[in-house]
Amino acid sequence: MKLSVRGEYALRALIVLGLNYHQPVVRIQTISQLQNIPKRFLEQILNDLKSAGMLESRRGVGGGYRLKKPPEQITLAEVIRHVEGPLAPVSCVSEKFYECCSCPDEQKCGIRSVMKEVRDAIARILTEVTVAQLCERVKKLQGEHSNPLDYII
Amino acid sequence: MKLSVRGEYALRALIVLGLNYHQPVVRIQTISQLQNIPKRFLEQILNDLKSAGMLESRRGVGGGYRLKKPPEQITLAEVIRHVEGPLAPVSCVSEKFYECCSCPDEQKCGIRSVMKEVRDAIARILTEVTVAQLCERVKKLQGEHSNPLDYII
DNA sequence: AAAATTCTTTATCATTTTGGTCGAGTATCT
DNA sequence: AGATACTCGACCAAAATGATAAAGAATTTT
Repeated sequence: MKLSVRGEYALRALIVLGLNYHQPVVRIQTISQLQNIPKRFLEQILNDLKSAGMLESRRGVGGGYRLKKPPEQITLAEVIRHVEGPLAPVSCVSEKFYECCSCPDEQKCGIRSVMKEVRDAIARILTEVTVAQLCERVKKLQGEHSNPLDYII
Repeated sequence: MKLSVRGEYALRALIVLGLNYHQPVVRIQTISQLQNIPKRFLEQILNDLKSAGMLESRRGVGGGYRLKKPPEQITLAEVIRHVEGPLAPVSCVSEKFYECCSCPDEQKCGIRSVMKEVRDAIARILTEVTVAQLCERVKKLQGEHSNPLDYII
């Protein structure tokens, strides 16, 4: 029932980009340093998010990444679905990545009915929380004292 | 966010054992056939559940497995925790398998706060559903017609 | 135009996890 | 004794995970 570090890195990167949505762009290296993510690995992830339409980028001096949509319009569910796949614990109850399973009869499967509830609970939370809200939580948790994530080094 | 087949097999086996709780024991082979699980693989899983104190067994002719506790007292959460590990999507919000993560400051981590909600939602469902309830769901879903899982072949 | 910067693309790779098989052994019943 | 059925440990192939690397393409600065 785990999120891989890849998914976690994606979310952490989006927090930085969300907090800096007023900036033109943020460089990979900046995100890498702020969030302590291997740069080369982060490149892949950001590129992946770009191909999903969540980010846009500019090359060369003064280049970097930024959110393509406002942070209010990016849900954690869509991020996680894109980098990790189904939210559901078993794909026979997945809405977006349905696959039938090996059980004798899916319609009569007790596990399926429980896992459907689990999936719905997960999906409910993750589709309601946006990158903007995640950023708000970060700001609130960081309170009054210096907010290193809010400034480009 | 996936349950591995190992976890699913464990639950499917427990359903068979729950439905046959009135029987002295059920053989591995029977479970294997009913649930279409590779026998040798199932051996490992059942042994694992036994070492967790959920099952007991008898060897030799007339041997097999049975639930050690009544099905009402076995929650899906404990089963999944034992065969899969933490219910939480990230282990820094796990109650039973806590591990600190690589983020700069855990107390100020926005992801953590969301994932805690997800964990709680998952845990709430899985600790409330018991093997007995899972069996009830199966019986209900199977309705009036022949109930192959209820009888040892 | 050249140089520096920064993203892009594709390949590669070590390690771990997953899903499973196998064989020899031990307990139990007939 | 023989058949049955769980037990224990080793082993294995394939896939996923978590990266690293190199060559390239675009953009800005000098």
